[in-house]
Amino acid sequence: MLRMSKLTDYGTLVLAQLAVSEGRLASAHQVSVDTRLSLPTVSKLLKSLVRAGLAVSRRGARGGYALSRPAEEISAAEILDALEGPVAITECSSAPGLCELESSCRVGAAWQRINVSIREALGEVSLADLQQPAGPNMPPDRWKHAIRQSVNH
Amino acid sequence: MLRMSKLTDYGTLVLAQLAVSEGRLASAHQVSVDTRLSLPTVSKLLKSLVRAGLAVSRRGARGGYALSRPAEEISAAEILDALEGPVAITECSSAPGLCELESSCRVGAAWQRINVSIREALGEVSLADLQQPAGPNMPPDRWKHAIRQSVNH
DNA sequence: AAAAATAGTACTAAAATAGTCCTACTTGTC
DNA sequence: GACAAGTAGGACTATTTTAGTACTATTTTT
Repeated sequence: MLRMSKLTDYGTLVLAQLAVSEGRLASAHQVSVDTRLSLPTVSKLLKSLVRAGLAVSRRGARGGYALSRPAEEISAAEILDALEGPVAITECSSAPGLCELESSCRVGAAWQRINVSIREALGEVSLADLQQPAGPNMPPDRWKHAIRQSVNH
Repeated sequence: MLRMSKLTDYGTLVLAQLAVSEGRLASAHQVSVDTRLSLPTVSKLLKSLVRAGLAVSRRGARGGYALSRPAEEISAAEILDALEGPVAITECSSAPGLCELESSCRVGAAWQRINVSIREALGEVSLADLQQPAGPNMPPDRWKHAIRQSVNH
């Protein structure tokens, strides 16, 4: 139903990999090998992530990438924003005036509210949470709780 | 970020219109006029909605469409399922074996859990809720509460 | 100076989406 | 029984988005 793009999915893998090699810089090539994603794709993603402020880079020989902050402080919402842009759930809601039905249309506002709730919920889920291996006890109580808190704010 | 297709957005408008003319049958043409969407598009949407069980139809002269149930009993999740199919948030998760990274990839499961939570939350939001006009007091406490309940189940 | 890396951008190909049209079937009305 | 008003279903086309790649410039270390 609500879908995110492949690139965003890959981007999460890339970030997760950076999280694993914390401290050290990892080259795009290294990340490519570790994630088994193609180098051009990894490279493209890393550039976007740097621009979005989720990763930092160092150029030149022995350069590479690292997370800009601890994995606990990077939220799922930020990852989506970085890789998909702050797109709204419906087209209408991205800018006023686009939709001729605006005045007569009542459903737009509601979808938008839902969107906000989902975003807030995702804001409480961290990269560290995303990395946790699956198991019978998933999801961790911690983020279940976080989502509830958020939607309720 | 998480986006639904235009068609789904339109579909909500169409359903909302059917809700307004409760009881009576509304022809595709009438719905098209009322929503200002093109007839072929409205027609296509109505067919999908009937197939999904959200609307009922009557053929022939004086035929038309109506909701299959009261608006209160049609959930946002059902609308999305009807018009976008039960697509998962990531491609990997739609079927096992598709993703070669499956064993090494830890993030998939987490996104999937998030997807489930969102779906459950949307299951508690009804078409009637979607129709409520926007205002300073939005969202209605009722569905805020509903979302919270759901994510927490 | 050379090598190893990132930065930025432009381009191409593939896939998903949106939108339209056509033909068949059904039902009510004259 | 014929005709008109409808829906059913599917096929098709155009458009847009997404994915993926390639190329050139810049930076830094050795």
